[in-house]
Amino acid sequence: MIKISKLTDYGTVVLAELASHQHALASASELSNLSGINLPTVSKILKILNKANLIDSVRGANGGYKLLRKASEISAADVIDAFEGPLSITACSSAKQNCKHEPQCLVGPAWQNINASIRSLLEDITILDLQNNNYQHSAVTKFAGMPINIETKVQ
Amino acid sequence: MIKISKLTDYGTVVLAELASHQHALASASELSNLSGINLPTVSKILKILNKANLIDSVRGANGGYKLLRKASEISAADVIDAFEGPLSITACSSAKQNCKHEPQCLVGPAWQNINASIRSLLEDITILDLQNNNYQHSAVTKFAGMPINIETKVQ
DNA sequence: TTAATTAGGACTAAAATAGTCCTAATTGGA
DNA sequence: TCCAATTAGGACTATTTTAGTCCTAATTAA
Repeated sequence: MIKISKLTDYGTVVLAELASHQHALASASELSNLSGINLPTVSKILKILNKANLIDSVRGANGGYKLLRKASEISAADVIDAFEGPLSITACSSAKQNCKHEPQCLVGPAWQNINASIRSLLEDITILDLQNNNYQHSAVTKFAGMPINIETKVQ
Repeated sequence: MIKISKLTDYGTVVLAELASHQHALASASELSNLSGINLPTVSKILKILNKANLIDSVRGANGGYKLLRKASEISAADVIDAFEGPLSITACSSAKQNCKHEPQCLVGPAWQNINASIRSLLEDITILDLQNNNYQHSAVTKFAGMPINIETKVQ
């Protein structure tokens, strides 16, 4: 599977919860209750989101977290960057890296274009879209708009 | 990082090598030499590709492997399926699965559409494209066709 | 001053991945 | 017929990544 990590997934959930809180602060424990994710884990997630400048924090009693941008201005790519570092589909897509197979590798450079495509797709999806489940990318029209479950395609 | 595994990456490399062999059989050790990947690993990769019906094998002396389909008819999605099972960007995108957070999850269903988009993108890319490095998806036009290195965008 | 809260990071446990190796089956050729 | 070359299958180990928890310090409202 090409997959995002559980933490990234939780991250979008927490952001969505924060979005529905509007401008009010929400504490880690509130968010834990709302999302059903254990407190220590929510706490870790919030720290990561904060470090990535997606949310703002206030310490002390009555402290908590709130979004720094509107839900419509936070993309799936932003969240993935926060949790997983630079979005890249294959290890050897980085120019910096010295893969020992590089001189004889037939396919390396092409992955970069694929990365760019996937990234641009993920940049078009916002937390608001995820929340409303109204994301509909042009590529999906191939499936006539039918919400397909990938898992069923492969046995 | 959203990433494919090393093995999947190697898989495309090996397929590309096989493609340039045309109809002749290539043994695991030949492919190891050509690709620079260690023999036991190439061997493992070939078994996986064979099981997934992407290549054909002949046992015994002078045995080896060859493509079952043309390089232009094997997609990146096929290869990913072979190595990583059903392509799915997030753990909870499967209908079968019972995520304990499901009842309160705000974002789950939307990932399915994203999965479908990424999949359709990867279905359009073939081993031939990877080999020629001539893949150019519509989404990439956003970057004016400039081959960008994702890694440089995030520090 | 105290209670509630976030910050930072260390740590452990669990899971996934990569890589190697062994034995069996198959087949062409000497 | 036997040997060498080859794939098949799977077990195994080591490594890396990821998830999850916990502790201590800093901050702030009441």
